Amino acid sequence: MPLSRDTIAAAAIRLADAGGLDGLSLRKIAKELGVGPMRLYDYVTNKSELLDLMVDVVYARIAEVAQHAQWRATLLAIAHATRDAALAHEWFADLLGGRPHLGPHALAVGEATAAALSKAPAVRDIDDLQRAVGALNAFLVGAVRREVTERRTTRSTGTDLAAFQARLGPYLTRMLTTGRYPTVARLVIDGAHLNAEETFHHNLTTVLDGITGEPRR
Amino acid sequence: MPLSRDTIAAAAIRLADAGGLDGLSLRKIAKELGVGPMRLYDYVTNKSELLDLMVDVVYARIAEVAQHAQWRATLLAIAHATRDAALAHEWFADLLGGRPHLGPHALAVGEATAAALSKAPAVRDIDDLQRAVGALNAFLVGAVRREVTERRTTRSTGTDLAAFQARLGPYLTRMLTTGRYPTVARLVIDGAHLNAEETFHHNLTTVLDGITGEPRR
DNA sequence: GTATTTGTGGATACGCCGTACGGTAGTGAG
DNA sequence: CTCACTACCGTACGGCGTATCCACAAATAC
Repeated sequence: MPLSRDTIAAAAIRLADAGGLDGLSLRKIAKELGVGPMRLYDYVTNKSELLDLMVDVVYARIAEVAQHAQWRATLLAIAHATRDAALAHEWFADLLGGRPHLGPHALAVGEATAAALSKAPAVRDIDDLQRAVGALNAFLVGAVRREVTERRTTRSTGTDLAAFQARLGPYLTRMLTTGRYPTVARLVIDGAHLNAEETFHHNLTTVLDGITGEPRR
Repeated sequence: MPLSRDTIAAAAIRLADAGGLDGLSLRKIAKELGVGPMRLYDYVTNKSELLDLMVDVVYARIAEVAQHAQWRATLLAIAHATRDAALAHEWFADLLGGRPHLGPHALAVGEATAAALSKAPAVRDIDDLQRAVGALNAFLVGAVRREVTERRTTRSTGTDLAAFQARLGPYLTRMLTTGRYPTVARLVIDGAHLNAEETFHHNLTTVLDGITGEPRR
């Protein structure tokens, strides 16, 4: 097996998909590729660079769906592809936004996003554009991060109703019965069954409407 | 020095403020407190629990400003306090959204946020409320995360104009001169001088207007 | 042909990490 | 006095990222 940045990144992605970033180490990647750990340093400077490389591989997939005739369709496609990518590779959500993403595919997605936003009615100059890009990306980073966290929590505590009760745990039950958090209690008891994709889409639409100056459609 | 969860958390916060989460270890905390590392386990189950504790200490500060007569003023105060906290403790931005935050102070901030949002015109039922809470928190998590990342990048590359050019680095300069990323190039060259706080406030207002159904003021 | 240089790769080591485990000393109760 | 409990430390384990050195094979020079 010839070693390359691509094969290293692919092995790293397989391992991270299986065990999260905590389960990812250079030794494990090297073992999966049948080489010694120090071999990897011929191709990546350090672990941090490898993580950046993995992120850019995921951005390549997002970039594939980033071209649409309408600017709004482009933005929706990018946003949904970002969420899909994060759900397929949860480690991506852990890394997203935590470092500048400057790989070629990340730049391509950034370009597609910015170009689409520059066509929106409320984006009149470069300052408007920078704010709009910032707001959309802030929402995306936060939304996928929180959704992945929620999935992990659900996975570790179960998803059916009995497990849902057990999920509250003695601590949280106790806290919620103090009466100090009535709205949160209502949300937890009554609000736990919204469809995640619909929620994402609804909130994305709301945010988009606001930053682009185009009403809800 | 009597040991307690509070003293451990305070020492941990000092260390994390100084060296980030990478500079934080149980051995270092123990050394700072003049005890053996295993002592800490009398007070916290593991490192993860300690990180949760640190987050809740920061939420205590946010909770202090979370009570206002008007629901919108409450939301603005919470949002700005969250940003201020993240800028004062950058490690907070690294942790925010990455785990469920269930400490008493985090619950208090969550309650204040949800209670305020429940009074907004567009929030008519529990599902609306859940979506609104999700959207606002997504924006906050993403915005502070990205802003702290930007600060770190700036800090490591300098902030004056000469350093700004050097900041692009050979790689990024090369990428931007390919002509493949014209909008991004424009943003980088022309758009780099917006005030961070004003940007945050502008985008927060935009997002709030959208999710609460109350126009810009 | 031999000697030297270069390239590839692995082995070993270092300093650090979180945490398991065992032992010791001191204190209080019976 | 003995015993049980508590507080505490030391040692150790398995793992991490990465520095460094060495061995061997292939290529090059003479």
